[in-house]
Amino acid sequence: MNRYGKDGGTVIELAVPLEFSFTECLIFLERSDQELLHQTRQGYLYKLIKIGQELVLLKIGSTGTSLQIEFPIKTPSKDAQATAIKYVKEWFDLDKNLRAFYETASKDKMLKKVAEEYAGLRVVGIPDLFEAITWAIMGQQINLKFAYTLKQRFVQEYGEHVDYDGQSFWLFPEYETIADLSVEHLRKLQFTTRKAEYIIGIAHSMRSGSLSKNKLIQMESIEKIHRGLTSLRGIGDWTADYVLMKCFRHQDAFPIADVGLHLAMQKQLGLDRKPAIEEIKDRSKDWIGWRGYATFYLWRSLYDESNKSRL
DNA sequence: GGCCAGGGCATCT
DNA sequence: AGATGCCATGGC
Repeated sequence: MNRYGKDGGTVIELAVPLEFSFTECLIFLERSDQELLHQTRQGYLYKLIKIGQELVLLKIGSTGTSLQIEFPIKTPSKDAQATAIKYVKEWFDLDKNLRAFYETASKDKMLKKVAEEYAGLRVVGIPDLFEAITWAIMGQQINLKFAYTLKQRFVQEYGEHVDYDGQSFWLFPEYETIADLSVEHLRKLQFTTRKAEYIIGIAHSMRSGSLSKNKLIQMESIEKIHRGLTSLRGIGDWTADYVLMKCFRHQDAFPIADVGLHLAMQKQLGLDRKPAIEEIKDRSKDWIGWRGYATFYLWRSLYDESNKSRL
């Protein structure tokens, strides 16, 4: 449903499911002050996306029962508006019914508390495959703070941006751009040689067409997508599961070796050390079907406003 | 200064 | 298949 805002710009109302909290999603999105790919201001979320060749700035607000999408710079065509709506739905996983997850969580010792505390939180996605894979590779085996530093440099060096109302809004670099780089270019940004090789290699695979989101989506099972991803250099089980969760919206994706998951379980269970893989397998048996959501909620339990600065 | 961080790979059994 | 060693780089 469209109407016109005070300034004459188009406002799109987007109905949201019952189990959705824009506020909770915003808290997640505000977890790093180094983030360039979206911004929040006065309860509104701003994000630049590319639709065809057009750069479109989205301003997203919430009434509680619906989301309102505006286009501060320029209202795009009807087709582009539809694409933007699709993007927002995918970003916040709005087509998913979380009732079964909350049902599962309510009966689970570890999940009960976090599910209640962060009710309405959804797995905030990364719809772009190149971004999802590259961001995961950047985050391999380093602390998140430094991962964000790498991303910040990468985006500022190779991404497009537009300036509006005193702020800059950035796009994640495109694989076409990165495919032309050599390892030395990324080494300058403090990427390790290995990560530089992985990321440029992924960009090559995407430019050649051998790797694409469409190709993977069309595979007949999650397991095949997983194998398709891990067949690429630089993508192991953890990265594949992360990408399945954030890009392919697989609600059961389970990066079981994830250090953040281990820390969160340690915290929730009050253990004096991180749980072993076998213990994690055992304790997560009842989550099957929703292990991706369980993981995301547990990750959420690791940070809050007070410790944002020392992520 | 040492341990750790949202792992992956090569190379063994 | 599963275990082990190695790789890099900054945070704290």
